[in-house]
Amino acid sequence: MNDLSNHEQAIELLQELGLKEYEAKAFVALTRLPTGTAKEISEISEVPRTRVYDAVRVLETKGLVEIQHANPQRFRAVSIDEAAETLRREYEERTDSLRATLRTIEPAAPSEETEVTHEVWSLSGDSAITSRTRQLVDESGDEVILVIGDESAYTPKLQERLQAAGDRDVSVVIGITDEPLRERVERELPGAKVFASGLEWLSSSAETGDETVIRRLLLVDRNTILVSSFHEDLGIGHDHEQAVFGRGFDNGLVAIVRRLMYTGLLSNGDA
Amino acid sequence: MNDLSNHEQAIELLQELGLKEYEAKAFVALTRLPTGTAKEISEISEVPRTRVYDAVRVLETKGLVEIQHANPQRFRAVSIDEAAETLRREYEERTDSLRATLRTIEPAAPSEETEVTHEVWSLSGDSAITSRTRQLVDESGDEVILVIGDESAYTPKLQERLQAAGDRDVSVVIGITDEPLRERVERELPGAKVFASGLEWLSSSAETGDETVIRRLLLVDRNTILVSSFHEDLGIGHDHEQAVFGRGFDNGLVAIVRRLMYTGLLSNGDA
DNA sequence: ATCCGAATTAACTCATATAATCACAATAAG
DNA sequence: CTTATTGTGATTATATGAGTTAATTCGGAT
Repeated sequence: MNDLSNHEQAIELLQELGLKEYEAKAFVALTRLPTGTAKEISEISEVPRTRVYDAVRVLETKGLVEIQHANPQRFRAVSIDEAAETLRREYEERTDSLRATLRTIEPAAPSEETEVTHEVWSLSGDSAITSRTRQLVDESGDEVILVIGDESAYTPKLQERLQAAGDRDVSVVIGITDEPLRERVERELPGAKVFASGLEWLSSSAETGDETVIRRLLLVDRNTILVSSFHEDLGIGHDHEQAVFGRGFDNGLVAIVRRLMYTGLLSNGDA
Repeated sequence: MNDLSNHEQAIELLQELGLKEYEAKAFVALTRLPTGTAKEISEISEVPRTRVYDAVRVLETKGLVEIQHANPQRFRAVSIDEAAETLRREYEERTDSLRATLRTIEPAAPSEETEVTHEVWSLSGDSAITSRTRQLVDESGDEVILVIGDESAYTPKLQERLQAAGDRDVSVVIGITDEPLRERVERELPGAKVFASGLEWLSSSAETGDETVIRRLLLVDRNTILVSSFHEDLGIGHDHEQAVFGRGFDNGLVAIVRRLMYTGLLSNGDA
């Protein structure tokens, strides 16, 4: 169940990379052979022999397979690194084009003004959330309060932004329960106040069977918050990370978080 | 037909990057608005209003859109760079996993020996062909004859490999019709013989309406050849590049190329 | 030359996924 | 309370891909 599941995994990956099922299966089969005929491929993959030809021809046009026109035809997969590199480049080119193309059309149709003091947005994915976090820190005017619930959320880039905020006289306050991380942050961000107590409510309450981990909690200028969390289910990867990001002093969500944050601070003897 | 075709281009790109039609259209629409409701999106894209919700929800889980849960719901696209970066990373991770996974399964089923003296393989795509070219140069034992039909085929890496071949006493002969390129190669590869005449047959014969351009022509040890060509159709990009690669001294194809190459050489007073 | 079997191509059927439409429930505004 | 708008769910149609079968080609043996 191990080697097999690796095959399946490879096949799935290839499909996610845009190949059809037969193409993916045929490619994996070819990867296991120095060279193969349609028959051989059909035998070790689950591709009907008569369809191996289509599949392989497509693979050839994608630069993943070479074809020997003989009788019977023989096929050969390019090396693993070559294949991966070919696919990677293909997508890199696409994302680059996308960037360029989107830039040319950004101008939008005008719509009425939407003056909102109360905003609550939800977003997901580590990347999007990290990016929004940075932006909020950069925009801060006089105070940033950040609770870091997971070591991986404290990146060098974030440290840099926090440092910069501190340098322009924004008060930076950081809450961390994890002891070793706390010490590290204290060392790396001398200008910031780091506190630990008063955050008991943060830890995932095992009593309630709650597997949700709060990863970051940010309050900027008492006005804007960002809360992100993920479930402790599937292994590593903060892909599943979900976040809510809200604006407006009188926003209920913001008010609650403000309360919690200041409670934590107070119990620490600060604020 | 310009701005419109840009939209369409962006939509197509997004679909190639794995989004569904509605998702792609909705995203492009959102890109043009600072913020948008389902109705607005539906109006400027061609997505039925009732389907905007699904599409946007998917986009949100992919980290491309943020959702404001209000009434009416408002949606906002992340910045262009963020979107492109998010997608790029996604595919990078996949190609990396693929590489790793394929490595674990390479061991193949044993098949009978296939000792072939006559091989002819076809392959396509600049990347695959470039890679095979390098490999052949690296494997050369005593002679490399290379005709470069297009400046872009002469890369620093190739130069390096040719240099290395020369250093291990392989005779390196290079044919180039393009005058400026010829001089450059002579300068950069002092150990190689560079010739120009006798290659008239190479130029695409406009008489026959033949738009095919020979990009590279390689003969290694009088035994192995590689011929690559592309059509002068769609703008730039050697994506369409097609190649044939053959082995075996008595291989007909190899023989023909050998004849051509030596003719070129002879008329130059060498060989 | 003719026949036979394997190799290859092409065509068709079926299942699934996605696009497109519709009907209805929830909500807010008048 | 009424009505227009927003959002959800179910339904139909269409396109795409998987799976199958038949027809063609090709090489070798009779």
